[in-house]
Amino acid sequence: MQATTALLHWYDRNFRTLPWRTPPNPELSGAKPNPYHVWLSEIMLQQTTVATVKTYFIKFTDLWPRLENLAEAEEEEVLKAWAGLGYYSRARNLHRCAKIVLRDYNGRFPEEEHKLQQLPGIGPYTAAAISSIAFNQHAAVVDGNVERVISRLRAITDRLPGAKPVIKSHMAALTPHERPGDFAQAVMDLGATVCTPRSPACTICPWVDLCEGRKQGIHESLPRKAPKRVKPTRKGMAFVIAREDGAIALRRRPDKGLLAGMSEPPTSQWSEDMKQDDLGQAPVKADWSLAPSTVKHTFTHFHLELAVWHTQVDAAFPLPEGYWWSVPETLEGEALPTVMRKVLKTPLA
DNA sequence: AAAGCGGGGTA
DNA sequence: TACCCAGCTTT
Repeated sequence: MQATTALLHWYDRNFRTLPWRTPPNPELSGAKPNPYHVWLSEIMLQQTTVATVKTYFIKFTDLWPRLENLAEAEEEEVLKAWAGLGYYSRARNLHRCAKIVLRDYNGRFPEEEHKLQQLPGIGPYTAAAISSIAFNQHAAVVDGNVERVISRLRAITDRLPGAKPVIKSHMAALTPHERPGDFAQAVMDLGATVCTPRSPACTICPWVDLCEGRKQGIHESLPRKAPKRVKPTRKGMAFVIAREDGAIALRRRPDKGLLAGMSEPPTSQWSEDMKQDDLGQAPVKADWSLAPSTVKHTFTHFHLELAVWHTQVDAAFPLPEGYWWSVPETLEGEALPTVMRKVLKTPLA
């Protein structure tokens, strides 16, 4: 197929080196992809940009060079290393997946898409990506970039997510049996660097003459998506208990729900009609002061505003069950999500 | 089928 | 500052 060949040539010329990638065309270079690296990077790249993932990927492979090492780590250590990347269920599923692959598959990932998709944290996209990139299997890889590129190339005007099966069948028809992994990465790279959501660089696109969306002048409006809902704003209070030596009192969040299993300074309930000066919500009796600024943070489905209250206590102060002191030297390495790091960075006066 | 789940990049 | 982007699991 002409479109396929043209894009593979574009990929060979525009290949971007990344820590988890092997050079294009495995049959020519002889370099074999590392399935552990491919899997780890693909999990990290879910909803997350390449630039952000790079440092975390290096940190993880440095801490746990092989899947076996990751499988034998404590979940707490994995959550600490993941802190700041977001969507923390990914870290828990990553760890569960490593244990299952070690136990059930002798530490080697299965090559087939349908077997990969049975593993925790691996859905339709990631199963196809690992199967094609790590094992050279013919799988149709569809992520957000592919949805955009293919819907423009074929002028698919049906709304997402309904149009997904049609996009997948077009991608399957375009995917070659020779270099399926390189082709999948080529379409995703094209979407990331040329066929961008806004102001696509059509003049340098290897598919410009084939692009049905551009011929019809509708490419920039594709893909069409379901309208998004407005995010409500929830309010709450965060409580920073500081000891004389600078240690901060932390606790662990519940194992289910938002920021599951992560650490935090204690907070009140978060709700739209929350009063931010009701110290009855404080975890301990103390002499509380209000910080001059509030912390603002946006999650997937709501905005959050936290009033920050703080108090200074002496070394003998008794903490509630389950709390612990984190001294300044250990604070950085705690499993603190970004919103809680914002709380701890808030000027107190 | 719809809702829940974070963080970073860009205009 | 406001808006945009993106895959898996649970309900």
